[in-house]
Amino acid sequence: MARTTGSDGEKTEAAVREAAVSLIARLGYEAMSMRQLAAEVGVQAAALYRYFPTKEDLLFTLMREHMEGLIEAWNAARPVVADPATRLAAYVENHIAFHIERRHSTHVSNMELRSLSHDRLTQILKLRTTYEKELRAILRDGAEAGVFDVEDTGLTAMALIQMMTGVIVWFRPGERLSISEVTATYLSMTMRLVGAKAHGATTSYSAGRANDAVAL
Amino acid sequence: MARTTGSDGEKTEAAVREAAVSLIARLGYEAMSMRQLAAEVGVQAAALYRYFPTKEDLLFTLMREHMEGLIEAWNAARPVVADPATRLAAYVENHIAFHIERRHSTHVSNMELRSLSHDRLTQILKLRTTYEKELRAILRDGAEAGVFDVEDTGLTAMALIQMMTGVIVWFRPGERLSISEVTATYLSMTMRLVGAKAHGATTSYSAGRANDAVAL
DNA sequence: GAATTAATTGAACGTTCGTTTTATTATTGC
DNA sequence: GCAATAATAAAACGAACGTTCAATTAATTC
Repeated sequence: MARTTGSDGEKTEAAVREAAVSLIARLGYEAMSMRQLAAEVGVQAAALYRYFPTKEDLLFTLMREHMEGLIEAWNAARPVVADPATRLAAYVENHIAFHIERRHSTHVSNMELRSLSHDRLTQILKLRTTYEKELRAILRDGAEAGVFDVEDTGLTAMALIQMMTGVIVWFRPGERLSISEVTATYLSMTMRLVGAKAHGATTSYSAGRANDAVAL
Repeated sequence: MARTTGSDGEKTEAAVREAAVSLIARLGYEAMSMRQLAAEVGVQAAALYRYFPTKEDLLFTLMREHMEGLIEAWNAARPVVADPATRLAAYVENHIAFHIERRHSTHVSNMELRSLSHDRLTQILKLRTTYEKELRAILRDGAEAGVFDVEDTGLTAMALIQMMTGVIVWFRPGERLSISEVTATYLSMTMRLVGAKAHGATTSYSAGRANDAVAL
């Protein structure tokens, strides 16, 4: 056999990306074989090489686009001029929304870094640093303005990002908590963690919810 | 060739465990080959099968012992009777100390869960839940006693654990911050996050440090 | 010091891996 | 409708994988 009826390069490539993100997130990059991926797409393994020259190229493409998407989402969501607390709230909301929406590619981008070549790892880490610097700047501004109580900007930024990203480990849509409930709780935890002085909009985010256990 | 002079089963097994933790943490379980591990130990691949019947048995053993060690460490460190804030402080200190000390095995236990069979995954998750329940109990007690301000016990516990465990991602001993400085900062962030009412020993943990960027 | 047991090697097994090559068919442009 | 191009299948490549087995030597036991 050869070219199949109705075959379309763009559609196949999109299907490959989608299946790859899902498979790598579930099985891990090393554990996923190209034949497995091809089967998921409904194509022979050789066909994958028309779109991605190597398996690692595929991984790198998925990761780069994830990171670029994250930065773009923040650039679209960031307040132009605002006080640090409002900016921090926007950062938290954007971060959680993006990561819940793109759970699988987040998993891939966070877990499979060690499968990249040195050069490509550097590129991804550069994008990650770009994104994280935004949070550090907010924390620094808030600390300097005296509206945050932050001991160590860098450490606090890392702690917050780990905390927020961790949401994808246990959160499942449609279970006990809605996205907005989770976001609200993380927002109030964040504001307390950075010692935000309660003034106006900031405190309104901490809409209460009852104590309860979280599903694993 | 056959048995080598000075060969000792106990020593070889210990060397295998040590090398395996290090290699799996660096390369990932799937990416590490048994031949690579054997070479690191200075032995042929076949010799490994005297100690671990399969590669997955090796992984499971490393993970189980890590989790059991974590629970044992907490049982040894936990205050018998104490107020929630003191218990929480002990939990945070034990968690960070243990995870910094056992970075590699923490990495393995957190990242390679998907390589376990269903049964073994269940066993590891059970140990994990046992450990996490301790934190939830502390938070619940604190909330009920009115010394913590926690919206959602389960969610807060997950957030705290993610935040604290994340320390192994960026912390390197001997760099900018000492272990005790990191612990102190995380402790004060934790206390603020749970809204601990400042009384006595609790606040003394937040010894100040200057703002600065954290090295990646 | 002979018999037993412990520890390891070296070679091999069948499988699967990522990838390449070649041929073949569908689609597109004129 | 014919040439050019796009998209795929089928088969094969060598390499690497986890694992097994038989042989061999060191250490221990009596």
